[in-house]
Amino acid sequence: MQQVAAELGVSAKTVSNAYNRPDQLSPDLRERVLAAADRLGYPGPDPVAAGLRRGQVGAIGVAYDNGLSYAFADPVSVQLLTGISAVAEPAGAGLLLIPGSADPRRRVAAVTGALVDALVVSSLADDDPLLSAAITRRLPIAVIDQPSPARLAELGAPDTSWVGIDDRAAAEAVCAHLLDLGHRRLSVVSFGMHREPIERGLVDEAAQRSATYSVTRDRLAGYRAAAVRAGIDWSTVPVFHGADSTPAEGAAGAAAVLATEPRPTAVICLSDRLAEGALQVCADRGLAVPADVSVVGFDDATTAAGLGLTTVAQDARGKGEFAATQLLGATGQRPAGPRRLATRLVVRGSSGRVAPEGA
Amino acid sequence: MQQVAAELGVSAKTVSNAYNRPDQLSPDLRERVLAAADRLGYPGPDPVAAGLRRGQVGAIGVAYDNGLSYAFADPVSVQLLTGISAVAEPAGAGLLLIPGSADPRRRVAAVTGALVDALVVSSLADDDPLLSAAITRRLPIAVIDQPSPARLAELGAPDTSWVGIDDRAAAEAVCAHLLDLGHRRLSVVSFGMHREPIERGLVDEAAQRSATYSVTRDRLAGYRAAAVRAGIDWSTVPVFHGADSTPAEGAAGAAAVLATEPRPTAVICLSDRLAEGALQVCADRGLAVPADVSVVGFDDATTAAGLGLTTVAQDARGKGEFAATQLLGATGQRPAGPRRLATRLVVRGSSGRVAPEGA
DNA sequence: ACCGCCTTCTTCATCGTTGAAGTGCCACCA
DNA sequence: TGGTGGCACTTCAACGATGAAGAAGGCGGT
Repeated sequence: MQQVAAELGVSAKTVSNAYNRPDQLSPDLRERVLAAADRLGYPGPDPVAAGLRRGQVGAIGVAYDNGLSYAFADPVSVQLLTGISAVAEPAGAGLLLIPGSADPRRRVAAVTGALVDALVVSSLADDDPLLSAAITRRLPIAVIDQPSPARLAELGAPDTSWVGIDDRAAAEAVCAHLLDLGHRRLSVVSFGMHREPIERGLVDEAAQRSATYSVTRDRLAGYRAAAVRAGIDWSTVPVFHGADSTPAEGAAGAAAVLATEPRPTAVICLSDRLAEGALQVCADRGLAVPADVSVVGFDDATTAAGLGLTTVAQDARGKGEFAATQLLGATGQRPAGPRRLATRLVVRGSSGRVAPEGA
Repeated sequence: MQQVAAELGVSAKTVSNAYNRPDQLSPDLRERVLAAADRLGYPGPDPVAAGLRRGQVGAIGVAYDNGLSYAFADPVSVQLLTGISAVAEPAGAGLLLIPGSADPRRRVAAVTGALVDALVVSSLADDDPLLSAAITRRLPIAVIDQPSPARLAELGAPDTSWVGIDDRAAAEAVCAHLLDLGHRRLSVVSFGMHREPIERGLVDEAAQRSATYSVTRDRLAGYRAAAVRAGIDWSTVPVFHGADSTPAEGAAGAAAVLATEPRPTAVICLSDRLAEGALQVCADRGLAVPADVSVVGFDDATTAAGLGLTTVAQDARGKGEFAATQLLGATGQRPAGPRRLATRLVVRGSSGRVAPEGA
């Protein structure tokens, strides 16, 4: 820029104005500046330097518990991103997808070093260092789903808004639905309970309660509450715990719980992707759904209707929109209190009355 | 940072080192620096300033023809993003999704102002000012699909790599497949031909040839070449042109071409999403596929197998990976020449032999 | 003829950091 | 005792831009 200015014998500020404030200089001079820039191969004002000087960069960061590849594979997180971008894009804000990593230090470094004006963080475990790193940056933050508002309060993060759902109540509802249909032998297929990958397999109640992913913890608590209220001994309910929310894990989980005796008549999955795998396993083994086994999911992902899956609908896109709105409107405003979006039980063909002979 | 340094009576550089070069100072002092930072509420080195000084920011920009919401809705572009992130993420690079806009000036401004080290641009029309804006920035650029290498050469962009497929050959192949099945009355449902939205409807050959989206142009040319070679008068083939690649446009297009007389026995769609809409229209009208009408798509999107759609498989993820690899490895290297990935005709149930009575 | 005002451009300081090169000190070895 | 080397830290000078405030010149009003 200095060079362009020198070439024409004008000040650097004038060159700057030629790009950013066309009304601040004569059209003629502006033309000459632009021509000189072109001639000298000046690529225009450097956005990084401008960002430094202006104190903002026009981008929102998105930090996700899992890696980016996972984020794109899961329809629900794609909806989240859709919601965020639906708000950010018209405002002219970019979306910086922050790279994940198995190594916590790299995760933290990525958040610490991201050139953004605000952060959306989504689905973190209670003890994820990524969150404290985000808070340390003193940027506006919007949390989606996890960690819970309670945990945020503990960390004392003032500029933080939160949006999610009442996972526990929603889980209770879907479990109550199965109980209404006469199911007594339940089983659960869960996704991750902790950041650190753990041996997959069946887990007892103590482990369930100690999950550091609050969504996992709350949903399990919801299923349990409904079951216990119906007089079911929860310790007899096999709860499988997989690494993440993929059809593959769902299949593994369904295989595990269906192998227990007496065989469960219902498989409750913590997500539709898990349920997808569970349905596959049922199909593979010749178990009729819902005649032999009912399967329910969670999320009402785009795939759920096609699978005929009974599930809990939640507005993932709405979460993203809310989070982004908080951050973009946030200039100076106090963040609103925790916002819980509505959920709705969606009954489809994958859940049915328990077979009479089975009772 | 100055403040933290002053507080401890050390130099600013030492504070910087405490964060970035722990080996450059005694652990003891480092602790004290970090403690003082915490005490004073210093959020750590500002990534923007560091980016300015270092000359790089650790992010790749992604500019897409359509808006972000569209990018997330289309399975093919999600695969593209998956591919890019599969390479960028392990390298610790973020992905900045650059906001689109109907207003070309805003689109250009978004690209000009993006804080990135390199750019992936995808699916732009030949005359999109966004591309020249990107080139002006003199960053490494990787183009996916459009504009064509020929157009890039015209624009004289040296640091530009390109990846795509041979759209024309692939289109010929799928059309030849239909001709082999005995189809003589073809029809085509296309997505956008120009940046500016145009009246949807049937378009003649001159319009087809003048499409400024090279992918559209090439695919149409491919279908046409195969048809003409088989002795079909292309002017009798209804070619519908919609705004974008959505099931809704596909449905509108299929409705339009199926209303022409004599009714086509085959609907060639330029994408699987269009084909999805076309299949829906057939179902709605009681037309059996493929007995009454054959429908073919393009892309082999994740949805194609479920729909039983005959289509052209292309490796969208591979395109993303290639583009990202070029940019990350690119430090100093000449970009490789244009890279065309392989395609493959995938025959499924949606295409079949033309009904004997119809001939 | 003088004043004030607008337009157009300039000056100055500053955003917050980090590479490169430099200083001072101590230890170790011959 | 002098030389060599390494550690721990400092100094200096950018990186490239822009907000705020200021200075020339022209112009209309009284």
